[in-house]
Amino acid sequence: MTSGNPAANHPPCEPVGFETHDHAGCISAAVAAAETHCAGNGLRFTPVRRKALEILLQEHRALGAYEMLDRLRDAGFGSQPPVAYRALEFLVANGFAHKIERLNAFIACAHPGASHSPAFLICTACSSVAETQSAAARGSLGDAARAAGFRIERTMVEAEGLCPACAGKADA
Amino acid sequence: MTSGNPAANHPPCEPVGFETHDHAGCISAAVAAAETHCAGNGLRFTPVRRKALEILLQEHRALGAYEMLDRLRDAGFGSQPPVAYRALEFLVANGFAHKIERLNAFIACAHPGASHSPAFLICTACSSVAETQSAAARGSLGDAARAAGFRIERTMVEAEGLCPACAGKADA
DNA sequence: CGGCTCCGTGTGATTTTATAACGTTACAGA
DNA sequence: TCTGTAACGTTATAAAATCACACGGAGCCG
Repeated sequence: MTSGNPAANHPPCEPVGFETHDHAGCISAAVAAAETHCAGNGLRFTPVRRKALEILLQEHRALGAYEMLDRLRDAGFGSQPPVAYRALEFLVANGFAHKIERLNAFIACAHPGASHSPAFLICTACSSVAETQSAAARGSLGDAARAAGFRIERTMVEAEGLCPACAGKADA
Repeated sequence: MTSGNPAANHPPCEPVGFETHDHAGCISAAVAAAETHCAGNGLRFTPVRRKALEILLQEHRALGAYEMLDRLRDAGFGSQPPVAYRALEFLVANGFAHKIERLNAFIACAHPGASHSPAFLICTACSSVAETQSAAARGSLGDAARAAGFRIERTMVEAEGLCPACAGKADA
């Protein structure tokens, strides 16, 4: 019910990690994928929502809701917090973005359309965030939950540490 | 450097899950363990900190910082936010409590002194929280991090879903 | 077309969560 | 005892999130 098979063709940027990649292509492909997904699922990919997604992709980092709001205002949209929160809520609800709880911030999804049990690597030095996969709910966590009679619906995994660049500096 | 082997003897309450258990014993044992740990590590287990821990244990649920503040004020301590935040920061830093990022709330550690890669099961219906273990960093997440050159220092795992009680109601 | 409803948007106001800054007190070690 | 540091209490402020309400456009039905 939630998705037919919309954005299964995902952008040509390298999916995981801290490497650089083809940014312009990454953005336009992700936006197109979102558009297709919305069209196919009766969702309205409105200007604010599109712009919010573009901003997240453009920045390519975790953005606070108020940073998002600033940028949306600059782009001519409303200037009150709900504008940003609503757009972000839509993006998160539909898998185009994720919320990083630890940072109270949002980041574009790096694997749009993919199966999705995302995990995040957060650098404590430079605040960069990388998205990766984690089968948390299928490992020991799933076992523990089952043993406790708990029915897992969603799992959040966020690891803090040092990204390659910052780890290098720290060692030097 | 961080711990000799202080609170390795942990309280006689059942460690995981949503079952009931011996509460009074649980509390006094956990407080005693914290006291021992602090004494052995040059940490000051001051009245506010002790009271904050007692409150968390007493409530046996995730408590917001301002709820904690209310109770500390009732107990005769300061009445401004930093009072609660500082006590909670101490408890978290020393492993006596954990922050549930998803709820912006704090809960007493259910395995004081144990090895500690905690994970949490959060009921979306009743907001109860259970602590369990997760070897997240040693599974696929660890592999991905290593591949990316990321050095994990801490991992946060929080699963949302339905606790046994609420799942039962939902099915009925 | 006209009227209806739903959903999304814009705005003002407020609530909730968290930190900054500063003076005072209490404690441990020289 | 003296001295440095850590903890505490307070005022003030910042940051994050939500509430409530009005307006307007898209789709639907007659």
